[in-house]
Amino acid sequence: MKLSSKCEYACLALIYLAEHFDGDEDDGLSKIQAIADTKRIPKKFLEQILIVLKQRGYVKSKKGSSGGYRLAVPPERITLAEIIRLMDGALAPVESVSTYFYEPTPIEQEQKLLDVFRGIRDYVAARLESITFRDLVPDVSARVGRVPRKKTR
Amino acid sequence: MKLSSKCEYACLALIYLAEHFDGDEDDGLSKIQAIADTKRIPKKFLEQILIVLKQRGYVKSKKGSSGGYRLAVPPERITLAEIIRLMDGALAPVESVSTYFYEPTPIEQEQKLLDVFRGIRDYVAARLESITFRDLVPDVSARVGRVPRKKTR
DNA sequence: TATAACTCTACTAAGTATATAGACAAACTA
DNA sequence: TAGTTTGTCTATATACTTAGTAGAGTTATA
Repeated sequence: MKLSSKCEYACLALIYLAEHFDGDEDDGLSKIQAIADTKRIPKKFLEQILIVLKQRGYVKSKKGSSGGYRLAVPPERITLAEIIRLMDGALAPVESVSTYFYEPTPIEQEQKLLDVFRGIRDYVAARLESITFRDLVPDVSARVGRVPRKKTR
Repeated sequence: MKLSSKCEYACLALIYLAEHFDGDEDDGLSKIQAIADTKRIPKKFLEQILIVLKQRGYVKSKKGSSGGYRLAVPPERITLAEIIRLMDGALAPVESVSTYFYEPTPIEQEQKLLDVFRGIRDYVAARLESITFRDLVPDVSARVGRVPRKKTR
């Protein structure tokens, strides 16, 4: 698995929306422009990414002057694994050991090699499935321009 | 890290040569054609791969009618990690956490995301560095056309 | 009704992956 | 030494993917 820019941008956008997620209110909408500016994502590229995320039910949107985007589900219910699979496909290092994206590849007859890669796939999948976007929101004290109330001694 | 066909072919060729490695003799040369046929690799593509492996000192060659290829070092001294790095570059899922192939990427400001990917990089690198081509040679009893002397009960 | 925002489709430019072609060089062998 | 076999090297081709850009359309609000 190697992340594309598209996938990295998708993660950045979801982190932004997770930072601005405030429970079940229907305001707290974020504009594409704001996400693009803050996370340095090409705006027109981000539009496409958000549409994919919307189709899959991760985000909701509202049109018009006071429109924007918000998460459709709480950030702790979105795992890193599912977003990477959505944008980039298999987590496995070769598709011949992929659970969800299996395809034959040249090494398919090499059992020992396959075992190694299956082990890696299992570790990577378990790790990424355990991380949610709630876990990825930066600590308040780490945000740019913020000064922590108390310093740790 | 996602393996290219080129990298998969390189691994297959090295496994073939490891299977035919017989210590310090200078015969036991394998022809490109034989490797290509056995492992189902396009011959002209394999030529290019072998030249890279030769430049890096993994294999030796001899020209002429009785020529061919052999490993230049024992198979236990070649790790899977170094071959993948040679053919495909970074083992890390994003180059911004790569040790040997660092490059800036969009998620570079997201500490928590970087930590996750660093953990994955560490695991994958440690695992692939621990596997050598000696470990990848198929068991005798598993080879096509071979019948094991004794069956395990 | 003007404007601000999201929606959708199409297009493109550059790069990468996966080879293929063919001339050349070296070594063996009859 | 002529011919054949095998590796070496450079160039080219082609398809696919990536990373965007462009622009017209739709909806909501003021």
